[in-house]
Amino acid sequence: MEETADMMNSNFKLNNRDRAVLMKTPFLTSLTGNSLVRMMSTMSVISLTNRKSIFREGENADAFYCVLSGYVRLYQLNRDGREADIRICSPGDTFAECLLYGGTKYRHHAQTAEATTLARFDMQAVRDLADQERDIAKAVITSLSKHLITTMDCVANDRLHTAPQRVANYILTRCPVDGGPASIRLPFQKNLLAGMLGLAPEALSRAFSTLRRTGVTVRGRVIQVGDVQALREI
Amino acid sequence: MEETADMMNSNFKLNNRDRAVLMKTPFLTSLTGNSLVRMMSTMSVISLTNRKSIFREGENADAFYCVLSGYVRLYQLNRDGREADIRICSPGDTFAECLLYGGTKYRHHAQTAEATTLARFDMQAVRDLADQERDIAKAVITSLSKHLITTMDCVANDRLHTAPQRVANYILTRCPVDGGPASIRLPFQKNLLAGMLGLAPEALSRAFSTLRRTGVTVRGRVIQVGDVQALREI
DNA sequence: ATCTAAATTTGACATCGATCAAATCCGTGA
DNA sequence: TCACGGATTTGATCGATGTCAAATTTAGAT
Repeated sequence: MEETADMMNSNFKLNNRDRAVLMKTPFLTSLTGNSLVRMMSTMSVISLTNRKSIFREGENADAFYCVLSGYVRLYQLNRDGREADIRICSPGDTFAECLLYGGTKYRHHAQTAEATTLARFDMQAVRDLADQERDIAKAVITSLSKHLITTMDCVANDRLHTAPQRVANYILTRCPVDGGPASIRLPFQKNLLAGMLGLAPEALSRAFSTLRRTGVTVRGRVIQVGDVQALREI
Repeated sequence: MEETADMMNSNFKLNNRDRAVLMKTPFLTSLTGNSLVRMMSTMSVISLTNRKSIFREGENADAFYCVLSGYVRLYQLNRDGREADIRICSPGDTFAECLLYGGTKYRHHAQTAEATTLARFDMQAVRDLADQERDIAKAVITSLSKHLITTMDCVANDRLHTAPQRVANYILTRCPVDGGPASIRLPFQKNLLAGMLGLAPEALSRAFSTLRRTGVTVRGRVIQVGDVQALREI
């Protein structure tokens, strides 16, 4: 059995960190005993290098995924062929699970945005399980609920806030709650952050430089905040 | 027992149209027998006049709703106190159901945008039912899935299309599929359509006048399309 | 049919963010 | 440590949309 460096499909090579993320997934975290075993048996683990397609818009949806490590970009093409990110999935995020009961075709393109490990769940197998096992149905509900809430937040964020406000919000979600200075490190390229916030990369860059006036310093992936409280006022 | 004209709360006065909408709700459409009865018993019907608050951001979420007739506006306030619509709910739409398993507080304001009849479901009662009855859990899943998909479409639409394109898309979803001329009537004020599409009312108006070049004529709530096919090319 | 208030449109701006190109920075591998 | 290539920033510009005010239209009530 031969595997390329680009794609490995195995249930065995799960490192500890990936395993921990997997077990905290809404799909697995509340399961025990038999349900957990059955759910795990519908799953396989996939590792991909950067910029590999996971699925394409319009394809038959026969699996959904959880990100264990790395990042996944969900995007669509506009009329001119330009890509617009709909969602950036981080470790712990699930995507395409809404097609369990919502449709049969993928609705956008999915591609890795880094070397990425995914848990792949067979759509039909999980459908069958959810029909049988109460706690699995509940896990599906919890996952969908959380996903829906973050997606509605995304709409609200897009419609309500300017670019600097969105960036400030993002920084604040990663900062200690008290008011003083803080320093955080982006876990990914600015490219991806731009996609999360619905901005072009240049707009993100300009938003950062607007925030300099509010005491935000950016060097590479490191963001220093002079006064967390001041950032809230933006 | 006295009722004001502004709010009537009763299970009895459901006209035929409202009843038909109610039974097609994802929450009820797939239920039969005992499940249907139990679900109905957690429900009450509420009628409100225009511009009445249903709930406010931050309040305790003890119910979710289905729109039977009329429209509901979900919105948030930005820092300047300006309202931005997050979602416009039409007859058949459910809102706040993501809080069944996703949180305990309402995340935005909800207010009627017309005289409106709602089905009100007690949150805790439905939670208990979903834990007991398989088909109710499934109904919840279906509802959440569909809602999640439309919300992701909303993000995509916002990020991918210009104002005239969004308006064209909206018109096309209400037009016969073949290519010729067509005429539709908006079921609500343009105000609401603007909110659905994430536009200021003035921007909607300008989008319509842009579409005049493509053979779209607007008089009041009536929209005439010269060539449906041409509209797709926008 | 007429009147009135509300909704919509239009005009004039101001702003924001996208786009393209060029310069610079950063991280990685040798 | 150095050099390279990709990522990011910056500059210049443009187009799209929000905003406010005024004109006009529409819908509902009398």
